[in-house]
Amino acid sequence: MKIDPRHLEMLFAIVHRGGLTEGADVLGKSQPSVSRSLALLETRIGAPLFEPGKRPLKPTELGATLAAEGRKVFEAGQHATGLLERFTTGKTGAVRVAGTPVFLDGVISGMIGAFQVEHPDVRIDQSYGYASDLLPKLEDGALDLAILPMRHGAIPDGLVAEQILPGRNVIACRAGHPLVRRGAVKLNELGQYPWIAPPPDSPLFHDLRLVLDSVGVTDFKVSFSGGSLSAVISILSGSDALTVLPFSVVFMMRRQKLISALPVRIGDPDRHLSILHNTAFAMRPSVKRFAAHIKAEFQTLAGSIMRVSQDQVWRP
Amino acid sequence: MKIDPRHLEMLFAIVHRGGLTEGADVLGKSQPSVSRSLALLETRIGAPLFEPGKRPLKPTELGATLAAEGRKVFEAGQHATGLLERFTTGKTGAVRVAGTPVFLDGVISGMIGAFQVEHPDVRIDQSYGYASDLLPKLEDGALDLAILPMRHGAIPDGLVAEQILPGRNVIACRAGHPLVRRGAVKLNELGQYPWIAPPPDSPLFHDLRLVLDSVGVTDFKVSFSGGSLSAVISILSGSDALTVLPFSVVFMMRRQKLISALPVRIGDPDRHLSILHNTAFAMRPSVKRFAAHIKAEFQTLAGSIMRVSQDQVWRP
DNA sequence: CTGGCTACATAACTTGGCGTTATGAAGATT
DNA sequence: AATCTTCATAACGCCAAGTTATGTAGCCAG
Repeated sequence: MKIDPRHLEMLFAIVHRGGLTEGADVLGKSQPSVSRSLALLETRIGAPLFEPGKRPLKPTELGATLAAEGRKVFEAGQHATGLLERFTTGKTGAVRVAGTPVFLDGVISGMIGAFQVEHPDVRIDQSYGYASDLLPKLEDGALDLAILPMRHGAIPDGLVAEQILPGRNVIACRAGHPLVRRGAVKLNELGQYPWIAPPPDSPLFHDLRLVLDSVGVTDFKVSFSGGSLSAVISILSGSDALTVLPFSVVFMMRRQKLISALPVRIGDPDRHLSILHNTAFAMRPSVKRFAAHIKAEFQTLAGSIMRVSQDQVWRP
Repeated sequence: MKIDPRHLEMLFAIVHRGGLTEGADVLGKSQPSVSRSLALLETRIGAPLFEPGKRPLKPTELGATLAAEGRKVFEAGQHATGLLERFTTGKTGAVRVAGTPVFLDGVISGMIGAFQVEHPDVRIDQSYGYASDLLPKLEDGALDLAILPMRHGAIPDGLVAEQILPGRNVIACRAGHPLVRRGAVKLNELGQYPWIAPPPDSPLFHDLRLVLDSVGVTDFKVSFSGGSLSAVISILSGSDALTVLPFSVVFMMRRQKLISALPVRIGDPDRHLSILHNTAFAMRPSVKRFAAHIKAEFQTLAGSIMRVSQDQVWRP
């Protein structure tokens, strides 16, 4: 005979609390409801679960045995509601986030670390990619969030993008690079140094081309290409090579004093760093929390950049 | 938020079996029912439990987590139905049985032992008492069964008694008692030997008085009184004392060759050994099984007695 | 690519059980 | 014996889960 797990749970509550009335308000029900359900259960199984005509209520052997099973049901329910609560408040769950390698490694990884400290049970599934890869993934729900430099007009239908940092690139070089020491840099000098190029399909590569075009450098040496941010940084810091990097990335690394930005104003890119998600899929609480965290971090980052930018060293 | 344990169970079934249809027939329900319940649960908790638009069905992280709790509910339910099945078939439970010390120790204890071998999970709560104690206990449900020598007319309302052995007493003595050797025993010789008296409130004491009256012995020596059966037996076997015992008790001990019955016909008591229970309380399955066992054992015992009684030695 | 198969979703309807409040009865307590 | 507490019963509304019938969408084969 199949027993309704709710009945087991109810039986446990009654036995545990020693009475129908107490059991009822543990379960958040009225006493008559519990009384009738109990009576129904007893007739259904054809045996009394409590000694009849006794007060305080005392379970029969069968009643006590089944109540023990009821405890398991009750505890499973408790556990489940706990898990659900943690999930709905975003304290647990998973976030699938992707973005361009340079921003992810240079800026966002630190923010993810801070988030993980606060939310150790939220799993971050991070991956790398550019808009061409990531937008389809967002569209079919394979990804929760993408963090990409986007043009405002280039947002596909169904996706929504929030700008989290204005696009601004700088020419990066090692700290103590010959071009940094001098007050002004002549644009034609830039062509004399080797350049490190980002992967050809990356927005940064596009930006790099624009920069070099704008300063009239058409012929430049590419000494290194396609590496990760950390590779770029180590090449950069060990040579006189130049490259284009988001200002925010150079800014985040200012403490290490490995790299610096040339005091040259270059055209700002028309792409602005944005966080994207698909409106067709409701953001899970954990995703919401994560997104909020990232936005807040960028807010403070933008503030820091503003403040420090007043400084001479950082004004290009 | 409170989750219905049935929903957890259902979720487990679906995840475990990998589909709504399979899950549904595990639960013994139709597929649409499960589908709708699942949809209800998902809207209730506000998050998908399965990846949408995927086949084969794949649970989300939350779905899998909650399904794990569902497994506990499911298993508790399985366990409970198993316990219930064992209970309803009488393979487990308790039996509260009481009776007169002499019958219980002399005849029934062996039967209980045999029952326990077959039903190790049935707990036998055995106690001693006479009708005056036990009938009230039966009446208020403190006892499931009583095994007592009863007059047919003396059954209280609400109780029902089934005779399991006709009343028949013998005069017991040690094996090799001087009175046994001779073919006939003169009644007046009986007064010469010391007598062991059962407790004064016991039916056997009453029978003893009747016997002695019937053989014209009005003045008799009581050498021992009030002991348990084993005490009576050990006194009896170590002396020439006499006492009145149920024939069945002497019969059961025939193998030990400690005691014997005098070849004297004494009046049969008007009480017959009966098994009593209260019709107001439905017999639990375990009690039913036990009662059936006892009745069957007495049936074979009565048969054995009949057969052996043809024998010279046992014909009084 | 286009059927066809299979499995899930939806619709429409019925019903059983659980929720409520009001009130009666029975044990326990003094 | 009176009272208080607690459980049982009654009457009624309603939700959820059950049913069958049918639509629709993934997945696979030809």
